Amino acid sequence: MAAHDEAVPAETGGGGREETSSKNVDLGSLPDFIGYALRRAQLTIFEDFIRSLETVGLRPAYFSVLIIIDRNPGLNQSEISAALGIQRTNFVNMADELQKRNLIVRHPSEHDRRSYALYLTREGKVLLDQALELQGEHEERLARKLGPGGREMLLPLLWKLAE
Amino acid sequence: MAAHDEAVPAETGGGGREETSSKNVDLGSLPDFIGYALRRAQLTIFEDFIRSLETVGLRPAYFSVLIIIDRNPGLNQSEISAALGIQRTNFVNMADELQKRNLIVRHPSEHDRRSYALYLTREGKVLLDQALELQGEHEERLARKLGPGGREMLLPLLWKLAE
DNA sequence: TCATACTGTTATTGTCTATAACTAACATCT
DNA sequence: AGATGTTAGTTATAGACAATAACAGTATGA
Repeated sequence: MAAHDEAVPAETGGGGREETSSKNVDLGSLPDFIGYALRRAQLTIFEDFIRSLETVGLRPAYFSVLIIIDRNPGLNQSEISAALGIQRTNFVNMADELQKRNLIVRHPSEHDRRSYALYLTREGKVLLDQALELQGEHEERLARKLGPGGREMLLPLLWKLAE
Repeated sequence: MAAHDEAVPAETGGGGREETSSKNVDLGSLPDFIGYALRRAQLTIFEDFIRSLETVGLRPAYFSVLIIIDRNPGLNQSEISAALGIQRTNFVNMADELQKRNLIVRHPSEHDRRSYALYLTREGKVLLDQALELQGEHEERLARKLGPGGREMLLPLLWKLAE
């Protein structure tokens, strides 16, 4: 109750790395389930991706948004979010943030006064190019993990699953 | 509102074709990125999985927890969450819910008065078996999507990525 | 015994996703 | 033109899920 100050044992610097399943747990048929393997792979990959792009401060979703705007300048928010499978209501915040960081601009559309045409700023274009460079290294790291021909085998299979 | 910065459409090398009312959005190199393909595939699959198992009311994480407990009766919460890559602090709620639904029980451990040994109830075992049946149909649906030999090719690649 | 580490727990925060409802602006159809 | 319906952007809200800090009780090894 009378809480004294904390001792802060924390994570300690030395010693044991965290091995996967050091306890010999039987995962049953879990490793044979595509969904489970996919989820575990995605977690690992996103972790690496986020670390790889943390110098530019772009998380996966924001990175993909910049790519779309770069390749399709002038799209409105609904079109962008539809292309990425994001809900347009959830895209508002992302656009706000990207605009606050001066990476994109919302121009009033010429044909439709309801909508904005989104463009990269010069700053956004520069940052995207840096991000693409880092993503390239990330991608190569993954390809190395997969072994020769692995990536070329994997991608079509994933897109079949994604429909 | 209005932009206070230069717009810089930044036309990239690809043809900036603008068709009114067409959804022909250029995804750029996005489809070649493993992380993006993985994310999209995972979203589609999880959607199908959740729908497939909604009659038993199990979401992916809870399903995997039941499998682990079934194959490893008596594990404590830390061991289970470690095996699944879940943080033990976030596992508390899941165990609470599963217990509230009478699918698992927390028995006080014999060797360690701090921890519980988790077991499936009979009800939990029955529900898990139903879930496994539904998961089987789900899995076969995915395998059909992947074509002959696709699943056998995909799984090892995913586990290489997951480390 | 005592410092240290571990188990389960609560509380909090942040990210991401999903739904409902609202406004302004279009579009259509008679 | 007027009624009606639809779309774009937005807000508010809720839920699932993950990450961090802190703490009490217990275990353990020097």
